[in-house]
Order: sequence, then C-alpha cells, then structure tokens
Amino acid sequence: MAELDTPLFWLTRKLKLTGALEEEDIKRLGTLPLRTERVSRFRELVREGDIPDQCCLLAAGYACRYKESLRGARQIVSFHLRGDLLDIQHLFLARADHSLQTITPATVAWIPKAELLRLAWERPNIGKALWRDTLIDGSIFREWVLNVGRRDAKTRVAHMLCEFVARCEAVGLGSAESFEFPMTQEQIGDATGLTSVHVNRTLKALDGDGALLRNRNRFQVVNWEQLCALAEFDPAYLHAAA
Amino acid sequence: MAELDTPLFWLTRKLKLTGALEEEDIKRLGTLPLRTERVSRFRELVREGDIPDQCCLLAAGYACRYKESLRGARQIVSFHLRGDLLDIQHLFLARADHSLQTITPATVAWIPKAELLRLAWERPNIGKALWRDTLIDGSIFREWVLNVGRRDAKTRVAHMLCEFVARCEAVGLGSAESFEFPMTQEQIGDATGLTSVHVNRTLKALDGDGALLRNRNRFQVVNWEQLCALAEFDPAYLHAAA
DNA sequence: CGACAACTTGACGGGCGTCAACCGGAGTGG
DNA sequence: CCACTCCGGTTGACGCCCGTCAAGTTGTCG
Repeated sequence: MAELDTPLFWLTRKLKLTGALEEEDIKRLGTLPLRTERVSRFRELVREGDIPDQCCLLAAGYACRYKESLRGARQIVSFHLRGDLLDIQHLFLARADHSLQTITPATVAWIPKAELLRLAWERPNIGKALWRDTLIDGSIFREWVLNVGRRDAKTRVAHMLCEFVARCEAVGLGSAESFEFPMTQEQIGDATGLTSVHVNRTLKALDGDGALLRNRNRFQVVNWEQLCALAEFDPAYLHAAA
Repeated sequence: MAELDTPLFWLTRKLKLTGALEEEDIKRLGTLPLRTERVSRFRELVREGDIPDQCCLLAAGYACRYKESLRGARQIVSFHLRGDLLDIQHLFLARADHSLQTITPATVAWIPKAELLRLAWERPNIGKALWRDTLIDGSIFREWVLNVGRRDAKTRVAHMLCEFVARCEAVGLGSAESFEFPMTQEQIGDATGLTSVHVNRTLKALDGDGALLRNRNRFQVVNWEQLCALAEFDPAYLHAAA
C-alpha cells in the first residue's frame, strides 16, 4: 500500500472498494507513471471538446464536472473529492463531452490513458474495478436527473448536501456534525439548477427548520435524520462506493 | 452475422459500432444463451431494488428507465430503442437503482449476466464495446442533467425530440420527415421534468413556430435545422453511437 | 484602508404547476 | 353497427415558486 495522502494511496483505495485486488494488482498499480501536480482553485483540467490522452486522479482538494448550454447557462453534473478518478470515460470516448474544473486548490495526478487501458486488461480485477466505478458514476447522474427534474428547491438542495456529506465521510473528510463545504452558493445553484439567490433563500429555510446551522460557508448538520428526510435521501444509489 | 430483426443481429450491430469485432468475437456472441420474449406495453422488466441476474437486450419496440422520488414523482432518465442493452450496469452493480419498463409492445432477449461477464474478459473487444456503451450512457445522462437543470420548457422538449430522432434514424426507425413518436405527452413530461399539460402547450408552441407538425401522436419534423437550433442540439455527446 | 468576492435581502414578474372541464379516437360488446 | 368506456390529448383560469434585478453587507486579502 502506498503512503497516506499520495495519489497512489487514493487510487488503490478507490479500486479496493470493489473488493478483490491481489498483491500483484497493487504492485502493478504502483508502476503506473503518475505525474503529480498541484493546481490552484478554478483550474480548468479538461475542457469540453478536448481530446485527452491522460486520466486525472484527484488526490487532494475538490473538483467538479460541468456542461454549458449554448446560451451560456452552466450546469454542474458532479462534484468530486480526493480519491475520485475524474475522467475514466476518456479511456473509450475520445472527445470530452464536458469540462472539468477544480473548485479549491488541489493535487491531481495524471495517468496516461494507454497505460491504464493496458493494465485494465492485463489485470482483470483492475479493469472490473474501473468499469464498476464508471457505472456508479452513471447511477449518480441518474439520481441527479431525478433531483433537478422532480424535486422542489428545498428538497433538491438538501439532497445535494446529503450526498456530499455521505461521500466525504466515506473518505474521512469531516463529519456531519461539523462540515466545511468547499463550494459557493453559486456552485450549489449550478449543481441543482437554481440561481444563487434562491439557493441562499433555501439554505436560510433549511437553517430555520433546524436541520443545519450556517456560519458563512461552514455548515453544521444539526439533525442528520431530519435533513435526510427533507432531502428524500436514500444512499442506495451510491452503491456503497461513496 | 445473425438474421435481420433477431436479438442477436441487434446485439452484434450495437457492439460493432465501436469498431473492431473479429470473426471469433461474433461467433462467440452467437453462442450466448439468449432467452427471447415478447412483452406487452407498460411491462415492468426490472424494478428498483431488484437483484437481476440477467441483462436485457431490446430487439423491438421502445422502453424507458425511470426513478421515483419518495413522494411518488416519476422521472424518466432514458429512452431506449431496438439494439439497446438496457442494464449492463447490473454486470457490476447488484441492486437495481432504477426501474425499467416498456412503453410499447416489445421483444426483449435476456442474457445471463455471468455469461456476458465471462465473454467480456475472454474477448476483450466485446468487453471494450460493452464498457464503451455504458460510458455513452453516462454521457447522455449528463446531457439530461443539463437539459432539465438549465433549459426552459421549449428548448428542453425540443432537445429531447432531437435526441430521440437522431438515435432512431441511426437504427433505421423512420426519418425526421415523418416520425412516429412512441411516447405519450405525459411520458415526455416525465422525461423533461414538466407536467403533461405544459408539454402539450410546449408542443403547440413548437408547432406554431413551424418546427414540426403534429397529428395526434404522429410528428413530422418540418425543419430539422430550425428544431436543432431551438433545442440547442449538438449530437457530439452521443459519441456517434446513436 | 480599499478592492473584491461572496453572501444577503427585498420587490416584482413570469414560467410553469394545478385544477378542472371537454374532446376525440380506438377498442369492446351487444 | 351503434353505444359505451377509457385513455390521452386540449384548453382555460388561476396562483405560486423561483428567476431577475438591484442594493446592501460582510469577510478577506493586499
């Protein structure tokens, strides 16, 4: 196992979540030529239309994937935290159909697409773990379609918060009791299909309900059960990968 | 190559879209134990919470995948037509996180999950094609998040129509000039996050713009360019798999 | 202390939901 | 061959949720 807080540690941790990795698998992962880089906030890692030849592993910090409508409206389609592989889809899809951006200062590791692809077939456990990871990605997108399509503002924002907290706790980033949110209200709006103004009103309402306490961009979930109930949050769709 | 209009024909056709399938790959696909079944409209093929041990190939007719919020609101997350594999995600995710339902009478073929999984690794071309297919799935979900999150009703409905027409044309199901839509206005609403009433008003408006002509549930796209422009439709996200 | 990003709040309006009634075609049964 | 039923489409009235616009406030960083 690699050292804590190195890109390799997070890569193996992520892939082990699916279960079976053998000694040899882990050893081979260690031979991947990772190129580690520290980047600032709001760094565009991939832009829609690019033809990437590397995959991006997030080792520290936060990032998001987003699309833009032709009229310039921005929609965040996922948030990411340490340990997430940000663009496995580029193993098979040449053209990036969305953009990728950090939302805090971050550490990323670039992995040559060809190397990862080769490893996926030489070591089936690794291939299966990677594939499974992309399928969980898909499951989360489906939940987001439901979220923006059929939930009202309060439920929608609460759901996004619940998902984020659940995923963060799973990798040891804070707990529900005292939680630092890395994104601005505008970004919450971009993720939920709302305006930042309405996100603000909605957070105030959740605050008023006693579900959470706010202190600028620091949140404290006062009542996790209540927040989950408000959010209609059922973590089954995360397939225990969060 | 299998006979036209058999499940096997559509399976090989789908997988060939990614490029390289060898003789042996196609031969092995032919040995898969398909169990073909004709089903009626509104048949629930998989329900959220199921643990399926088979994958479902749609050989004729139309289907959709949908989720329901705890309050009972329904959100369709994708439409499917002949040749589509409806639940490859169950190769790796045990529990179904959404339901699967026909929207017309249909022919489906069930493939044992274990057989497909084995073939995916014995014949890497097949595995890669299947994986790639799931990634395109993901890309379409991302576009839907953008669609319901950031487009107004008219653009949203038009986009859904454009996507459906593009995918249907690709498998020889009608052309833009005269197009039979298999879904009701309520289903269009469930897919776009609108009510059936507002879908009706929106279709009327698109009709008024001269983008399409309606005659009950038969549509005729009068001006494909115009409809695409109204819809902000750029097929790049389909990754040429439509 | 000035500049700036992000949060906050209020006024106002519109897009879309809700409710309700009606229509029209397809299938069914006598 | 006609009446009945039912599903889905169509239309109008009304209202609310959330967007828009605009002005302020607060914290941070130089």
